[in-house]
Amino acid sequence: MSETQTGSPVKRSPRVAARIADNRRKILDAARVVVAEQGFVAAQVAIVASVADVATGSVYRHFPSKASLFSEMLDSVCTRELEVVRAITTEPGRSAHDRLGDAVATFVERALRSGGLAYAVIVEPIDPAVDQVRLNARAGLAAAFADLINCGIALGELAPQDAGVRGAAIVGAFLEGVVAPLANRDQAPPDRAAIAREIASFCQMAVAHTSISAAKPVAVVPAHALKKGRQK
Amino acid sequence: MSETQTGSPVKRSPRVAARIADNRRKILDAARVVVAEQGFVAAQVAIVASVADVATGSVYRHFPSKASLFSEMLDSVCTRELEVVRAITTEPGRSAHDRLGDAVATFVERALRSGGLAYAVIVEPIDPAVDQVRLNARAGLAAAFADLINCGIALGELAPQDAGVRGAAIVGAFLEGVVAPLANRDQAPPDRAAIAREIASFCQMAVAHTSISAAKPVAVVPAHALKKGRQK
DNA sequence: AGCGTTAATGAATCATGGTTCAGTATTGAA
DNA sequence: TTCAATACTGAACCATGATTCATTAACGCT
Repeated sequence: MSETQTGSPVKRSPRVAARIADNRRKILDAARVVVAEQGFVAAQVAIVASVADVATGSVYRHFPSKASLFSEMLDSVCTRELEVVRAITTEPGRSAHDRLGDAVATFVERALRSGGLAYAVIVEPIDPAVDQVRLNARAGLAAAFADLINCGIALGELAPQDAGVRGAAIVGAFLEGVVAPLANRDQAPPDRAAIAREIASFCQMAVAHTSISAAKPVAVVPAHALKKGRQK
Repeated sequence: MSETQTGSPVKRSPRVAARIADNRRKILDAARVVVAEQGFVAAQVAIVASVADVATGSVYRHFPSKASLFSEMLDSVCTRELEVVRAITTEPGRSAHDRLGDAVATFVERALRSGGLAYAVIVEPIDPAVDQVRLNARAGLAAAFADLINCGIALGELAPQDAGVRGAAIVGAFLEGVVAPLANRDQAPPDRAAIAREIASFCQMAVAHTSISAAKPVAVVPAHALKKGRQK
């Protein structure tokens, strides 16, 4: 309770705070750059520190652990993309069909352009703790598309369907669509726009009004009816 | 050059070979069981060995490294599933539409039934060396569906489309469809058949004859046109 | 300038878990 | 039964890379 007479020689930091914040950002940026260029395999604390031009130990002044550093980095990347997607899927005055196509195509274009980062973020193996962020991000994307589908259904624009499942399927479809071209980095960089269009069309058709055959329910072949198939 | 007089007292193994082979299988099985029950996080050599009822060191009599053990295990699991899928997608005398639906639904059902194993195999982080197997498996599945799509196109049954991209998208769609329900293992186990049907229908529609609107090409929103979006 | 406080440094420490290997048990033939 | 060869064992070894911490530098104030 009693105030210390000494009058706290240095309560806090006027511009020191800026330097600290700056270092923190430098570290986060370095983490992103390292992952984008070398992948998560090379993402060692010491390497990130050296890229950020700070000492190894300094990293721990800003982040309690390696996992938390990369979690935050990953989260910020994913959050930004989710915002971009949400901005499109909720744009008023447009058909669900169009918004779906734009959102998917935009995501794919951006991801393909980002190169290594998208690949690492989407599929590269990481620490399970960090992986949780990835899972959440996927769930967030799936929710965004589920909402969009529900909106389309409500407007009578899309056929009734399980929006949750199809939202997830859409996310899987375009993520895999992004990863596949990125996986073989040897080939000539494929036409981004063409791929984006193709995947967007894929997703649009997948939730469209079922004016085609799809009426006949799909027959599920039980595993034991197959030659070799022996599940479990 | 000179043959040793001793005449090799024990050239090889009559039934010892059987025991060896048996141990090898036990180890592979144990690896699968451990991964299915605890995930790749818990997949330590010592644990697998103890589950297989052999000493830690014995594992290295059969596999040169941990990575090779898990690669082989993963490969055998994936290969089996790919065979099941291929068997359906190449079944003669059926429409591409039906084969696609069956293949997807069957895969999803089997995966959902397998529980933890499918989850681990599809998304859990692993050693990059092992991860390669996963990548190959995905590529194999994508190729199977691409072939099927091309077949459908040739028969005039499906609209012309980029079979490579859409094959990959199909794989992504149903893998994500499988993972999403498996991710939150707390919920009541969802209706496998319903999910399988939904995802199968999703994939069928996504490659169907574009009798709907899809004619109007999708507009791609450039990143810079977005509020905050700043790619890179 | 001198002093107390906080930030930064990076070499040393520690934990984890894969891999090895000296010792033991098993095998099959003589 | 004995012997040589091979398989099996599991505790010790080692490599990797995250984390710590004693030391030093920078800061703000009087």
